[in-house]
Amino acid sequence: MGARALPAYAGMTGGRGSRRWDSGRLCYNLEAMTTQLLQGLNQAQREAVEAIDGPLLIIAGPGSGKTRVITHRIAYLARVVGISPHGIMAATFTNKAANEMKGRLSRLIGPRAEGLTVGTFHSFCARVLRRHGQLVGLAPGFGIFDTEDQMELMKAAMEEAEVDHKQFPRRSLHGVISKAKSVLLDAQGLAAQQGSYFEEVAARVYAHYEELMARNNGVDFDDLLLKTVTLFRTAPDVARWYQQRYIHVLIDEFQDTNIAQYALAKLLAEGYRNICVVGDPDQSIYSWRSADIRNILSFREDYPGAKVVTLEVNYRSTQAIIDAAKGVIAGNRQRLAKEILPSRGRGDRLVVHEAYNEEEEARFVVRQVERLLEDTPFKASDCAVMYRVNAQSRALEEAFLRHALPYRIIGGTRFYQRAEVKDLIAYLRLINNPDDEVSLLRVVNKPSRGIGRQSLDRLTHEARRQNIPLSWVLEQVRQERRDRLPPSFPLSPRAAGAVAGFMDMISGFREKKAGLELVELIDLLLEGIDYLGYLKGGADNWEERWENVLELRSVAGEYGGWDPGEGLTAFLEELALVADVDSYDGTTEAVTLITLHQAKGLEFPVVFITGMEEGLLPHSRSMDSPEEVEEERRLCYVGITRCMDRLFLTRSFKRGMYGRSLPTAPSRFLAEVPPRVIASADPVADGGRGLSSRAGGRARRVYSPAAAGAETPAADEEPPQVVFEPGDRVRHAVFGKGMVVQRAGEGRESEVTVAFLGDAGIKRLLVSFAPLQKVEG
DNA sequence: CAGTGGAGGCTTTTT
DNA sequence: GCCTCCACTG
Repeated sequence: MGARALPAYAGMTGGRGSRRWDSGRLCYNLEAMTTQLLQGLNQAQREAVEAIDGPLLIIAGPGSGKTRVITHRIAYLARVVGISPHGIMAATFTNKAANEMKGRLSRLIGPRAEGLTVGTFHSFCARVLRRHGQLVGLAPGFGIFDTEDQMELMKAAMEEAEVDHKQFPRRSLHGVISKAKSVLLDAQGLAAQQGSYFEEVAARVYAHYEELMARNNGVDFDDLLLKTVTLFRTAPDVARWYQQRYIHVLIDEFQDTNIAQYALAKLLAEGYRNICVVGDPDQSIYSWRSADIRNILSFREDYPGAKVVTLEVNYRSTQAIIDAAKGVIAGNRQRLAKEILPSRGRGDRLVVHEAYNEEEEARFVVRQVERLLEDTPFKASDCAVMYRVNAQSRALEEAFLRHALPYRIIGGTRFYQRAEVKDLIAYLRLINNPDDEVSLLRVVNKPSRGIGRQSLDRLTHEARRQNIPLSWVLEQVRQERRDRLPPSFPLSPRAAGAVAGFMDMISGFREKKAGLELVELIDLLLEGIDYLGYLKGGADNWEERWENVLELRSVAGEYGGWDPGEGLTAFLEELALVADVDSYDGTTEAVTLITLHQAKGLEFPVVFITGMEEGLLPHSRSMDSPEEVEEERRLCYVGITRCMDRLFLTRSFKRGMYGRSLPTAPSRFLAEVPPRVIASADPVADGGRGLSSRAGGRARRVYSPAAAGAETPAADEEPPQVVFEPGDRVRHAVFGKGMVVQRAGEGRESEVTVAFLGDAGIKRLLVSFAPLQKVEG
């Protein structure tokens, strides 16, 4: 990334043309090595690299060369201080960040980088639990349950706890459980808390949920952390082994860690107390996932003598962009002021565009990209379009398609969540983990085998009666066959035959898997269940679905080198823990469409932030809590600070939600951008429709009150009674063009709330007095 | 047992 | 407006 980096920055990253690692020449020359690693670092960065003894807190502002500091610090530890890479652990926020770090480190220290432990907390925990999971009640081959599976278990847990799913949405209940786990509370712990009635109910469900999870031999994301902490606390010898191994522990994106993650890091660092955490409180955007900014405070309490280094120089963005970011973040009250020192030129001012609807907003983005590609050296891959919610990507995608501009979407409808992909994964999981009832129930009648709901209900009932896992009951059916089953067995002979056949097939796969490559197993499976035939008989887009299946198959192909049995486990683990951002490589020549959350840690020369509206950014769900609004503001700050050179902020007058299209008001964050860094707003740039269709060439002047006034009919002493409705486009003699957001009262007595395009913002006007008229859309 | 149709929910953000 | 869940019919 950063194809158009400025010279200063190119020097900083040492990216292009930087010399390659050369063991022969450098490894015996310590001085040269030291120089190489510290070269080009500023004073604070150098301090952060060289502070190798004891706890260290690095506060790293956006674009301050944080990644470079971390990698150089690790390289310094390994090559200058002489710490074995085997003794260094670094936790990152995403797998992608981990891979990137590994890549940079192998350039810095060569093949020894292989010895480093670099990964997300979740993947680290998964690995630990694969080794020692038995100590916390996990059988080998335990599965990692994704959100969808978790919801299935919640459904069952709520039934068992006799909790009404209409009164208590399972997502919210699960949220409470997840939150409890993130602060290391088990079901009893949650129940013991003097919480709300809702939490009381959640605690009851929690107990059943855990029981079900255990019966399935599964863990959810929170369990990975919780169980690893439990393991370290209950098996001191295991903990000690890791504590002695890790001489240095490093945590990136510390502001987005939760209590469990911090507890884990603390445990790991207990041996040497060399713990280095890197973060920026202003970029904390995951509190909804239980990230806890208090970790930074705890760190200073837990390690009183900790050295603190602050990285303040921004090497990424132009001054105009930094000014905008500072203006926005200054709106937060709960915040420690921090400098951001610009190091680049003033740069172009930002463009604020206000469109009439999503389609036009998208069209504006596409047009601007096209223009940049024509008139500037920027490439498509230099551009990113960011938004608050995934749903916003749709209009954008359509516009990109229509204009044949290449784009790549990060996230959205996730590949691994497609039904056909999940079906196949469920089969593989069931083969790998016989206790996985969620997967069993998903595939037992897919394709249709005549094992319907009634039969399954009876079998589930039977499992409960005998108090054994469902899979054992099915196994009984298979072993005994229909003729030898007791007559009391609650299953029709036909269904019993079908169940036996299904179980025969699955156990056949289990026997064969040890001798097969993963891909061979998948092929055998697809053939055995005739999945292609099933797809063809189902939806009309079967070709697309089959492509997805083949795509998954090709991912599995990368596990060719593995020991067959372990390959399957590793494959399933990766599927559970990879995010779609992880696949972003930045080399494809396409514009990136991405949520603001996922954009964290990335940078682009050109950035569009779309949907700058109240209700979207800040999101309506966060608007009644000041803390949450502050998090939204940080999210906006993260978006702005991703940008190196050209920043566009767009909003739309009307926004479709739940199928309805409703008028919107401009985001409060727009008003926090200092006006001096905004270029004259460009509301209906080239060919925008709507207003300009009638206003013609005057479109560019809508922002000038004088011009708008000139367009107002001169002598309208008694205007006919006009009824204004929300959504109507209007023109005001002074404030210019806008849209009615709300109306109170009737006729001439009525008062309307109008959102104006220009600086006027939102105004409440009396219809009888205001020089207001309707404009055709 | 499977397929259809109506009702109701739902959208933050993700490991 | 789209998806999921549930009830009812073939």
